[in-house]
Amino acid sequence: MSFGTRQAQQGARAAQPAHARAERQRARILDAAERCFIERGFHGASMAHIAATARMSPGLIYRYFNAKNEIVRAIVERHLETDGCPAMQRLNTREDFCARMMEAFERWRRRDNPSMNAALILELTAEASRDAEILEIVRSKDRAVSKDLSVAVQRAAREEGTSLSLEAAHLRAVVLQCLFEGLACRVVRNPSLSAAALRPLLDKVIAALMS
Amino acid sequence: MSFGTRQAQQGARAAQPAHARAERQRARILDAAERCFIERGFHGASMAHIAATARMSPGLIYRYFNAKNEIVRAIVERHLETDGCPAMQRLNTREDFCARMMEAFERWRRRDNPSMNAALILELTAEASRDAEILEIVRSKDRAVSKDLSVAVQRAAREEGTSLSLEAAHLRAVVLQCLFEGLACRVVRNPSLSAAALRPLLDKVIAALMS
Amino acid sequence: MSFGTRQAQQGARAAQPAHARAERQRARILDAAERCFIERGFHGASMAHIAATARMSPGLIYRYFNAKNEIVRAIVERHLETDGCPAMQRLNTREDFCARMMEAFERWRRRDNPSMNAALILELTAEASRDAEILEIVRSKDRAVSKDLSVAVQRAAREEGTSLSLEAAHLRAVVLQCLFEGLACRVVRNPSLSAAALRPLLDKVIAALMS
Amino acid sequence: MSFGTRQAQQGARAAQPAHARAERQRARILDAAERCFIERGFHGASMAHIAATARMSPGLIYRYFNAKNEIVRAIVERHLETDGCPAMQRLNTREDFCARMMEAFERWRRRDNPSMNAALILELTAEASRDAEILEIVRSKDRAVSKDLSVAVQRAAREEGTSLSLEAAHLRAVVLQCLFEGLACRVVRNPSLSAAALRPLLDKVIAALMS
DNA sequence: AATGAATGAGGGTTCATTCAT
DNA sequence: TATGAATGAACCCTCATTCAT
Repeated sequence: MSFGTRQAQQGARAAQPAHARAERQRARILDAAERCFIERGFHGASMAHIAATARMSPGLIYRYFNAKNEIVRAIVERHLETDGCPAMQRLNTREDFCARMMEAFERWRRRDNPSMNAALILELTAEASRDAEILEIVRSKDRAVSKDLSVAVQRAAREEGTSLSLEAAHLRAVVLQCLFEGLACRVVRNPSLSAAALRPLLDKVIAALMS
Repeated sequence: MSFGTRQAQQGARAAQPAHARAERQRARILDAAERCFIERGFHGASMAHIAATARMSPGLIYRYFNAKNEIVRAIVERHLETDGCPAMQRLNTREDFCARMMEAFERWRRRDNPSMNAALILELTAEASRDAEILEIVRSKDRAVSKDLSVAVQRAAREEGTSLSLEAAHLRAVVLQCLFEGLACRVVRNPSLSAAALRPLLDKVIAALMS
Repeated sequence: MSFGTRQAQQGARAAQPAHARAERQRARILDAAERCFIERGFHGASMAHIAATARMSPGLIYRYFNAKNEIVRAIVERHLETDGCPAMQRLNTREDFCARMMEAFERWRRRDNPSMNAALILELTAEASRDAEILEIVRSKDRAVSKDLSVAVQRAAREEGTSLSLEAAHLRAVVLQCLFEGLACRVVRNPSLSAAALRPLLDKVIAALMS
Repeated sequence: MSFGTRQAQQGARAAQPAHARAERQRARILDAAERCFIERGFHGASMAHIAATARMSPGLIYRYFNAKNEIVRAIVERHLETDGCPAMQRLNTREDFCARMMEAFERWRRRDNPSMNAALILELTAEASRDAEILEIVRSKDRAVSKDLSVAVQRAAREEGTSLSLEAAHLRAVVLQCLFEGLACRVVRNPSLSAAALRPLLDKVIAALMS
């Protein structure tokens, strides 16, 4: 992710009889792994734990993933917004940006949405600094998000009466991502932080960014 | 830390002959550990690896630390600005804030200053979501930083001709921390990010924050 | 045990297909552990050694026991006569007591019956003075044995024409246990001790005890 | 020991200026070791612990003992009655035997006399079954005790009006040792055992032995 | 004579991975 | 497809022993 995390995900469910089951099993494993990773971190979560959470045997996992590393990478991939970042494309006004951020913030605070977990974002980013393959996944997603986000910023700026070059918009997108990921850090370090109090300030900052 | 990491640290070096050696050994271990943690993460780095990096036997480490956990905590503690956050107290103008951020950003990019490592900040924060003791260390430092940072924001705002209540300043401090930590994320995810291009934008945002 | 060690034990072997294998593995581990403990003592025997003796990998042991301590305790438990001390209940005459003692003595001398090993009794008793949990196991078995042994003493005494209160019988039981455990010490310290020569004397002592 | 433990020990204290200090250091180490062994067993007590108890550095111990094993052996040696077993030679009547046993029993119960510790006797005996050198020490002491004890039994028997061959007396000595060591077991396993209640019974048994 | 820092082998234990079933 | 028993390398940590001082 970056400024936005995945929301749709499946689509296929009872469709193809061929690899349908395999896909479902993979998803089951990834769901379990995600929960475990959030609870204990990539290294702290054991295959046995993941298997138990997925209610299957450890051996079976290896039919769908060659190694624990692959699960980590798949989780990272899945955790980041997939193909095209439709969420970004739906952002049209300054308020949309702010709303989206606050929404993420709230979900992080509640810690109930495994696919939007703040600690996981941090762990994943830290891991990217060590694992080239993960870095590549993260960066490629970031690039995609950044592209759509830049366009969205252009849109929202125009709405505010400002015209931004794509390059200028891109820089703003970077700052927005900073704010977004910074919030993820804050929410972990200070879970009692008030979203309501923060909102007007964020709105002000974003407005400044658009002008 | 958060919005600032330690910079001074030593001072005593060849002073007391008594515990001097012990202190030096502890530092040697922590230095090695820090490098290893950056390279492989808290859990990925083994005591053997740390020992080898510190050029000592694994057993010796246990003369200075009771357990690996203690090293992690010491690293976290050391990595965060200690007692009173003097760096924050030196921030007086809007430009100071911006300069400090860019400076951190550059040091993160260069990756040559182990005590100012972006990935470590992320890992440490992620770990705080799982280890209560680390969370406490992080939060207590954050509280101290936040206090001094709020006052600094008040100062800088007054300089800009704005008067802020302590509460209002505190909220601004939170946003500044978000930007700061968000930059740490960005620098890991996109090491080629240009500081120079970012600076005017950051200045603008901070200005908005102060007004 | 004390005045008597377990003799029956199994019964189920090829019974339940469910936990049958697990039970067999546990037994295999305990058998190996017992041999190792006899050879090297509780602390001198390493898990690796036990695993090698059981012809399995060290890791596998932990599927059946959570820790080495648990094995020690299981060994202690298994080594002591279980539930009700049926052996004691079969003692009816003075000669039975003497016979039982000599039989134990002989088995100790031969050192071929791991479940009746003199050195293990001593080690186990010494360990009980340091490990509260082991002490509890030992004492609870001792209590059970003592109860049945007291009744047996009453029986045997009546056979000799003496009527003993339960309390009086209990004291005699204690002395019998002393003799029994004292023999275990002797057999270790002086393996060449002649059972045949000892027997008449023991008989005489026991007779005095019953009168 | 066996039927009796050492009581005298020193004699030399400020005598020879030559090896006097060395002897005192050895004694200091052995005193500390004994306490540690009682607390934690031969294997559970570490050299560091012994050194700390002796208030010296671990390194210094190795000036007086080549290895931990040697300390164990020295402790075993010291714990057993030295030179001729004078205690045995002072036993003249049936009552003397009983008194001596009860006295040992009481000291064991109090656990305050490090040189008369029941658990240590057991541990030491168990160790003898594994360490040939310790076995030899134990056996040679046992032989010495047994000799003196046999004579003492003859003496006491004559007092009772019975004449015993040395061989017959020797067998009685063995049984007395069994009772003695058996009491050591009992005292560990059941510390609440009443000495007073046991005494008449022991007296009766010993009387039977002498007749 | 004495210290205690330093070593490194080996301890108990975990866990990613494999494999017979 | 699925299990879960089994492996063994590697983990954290301890401790007998050595050695520079």
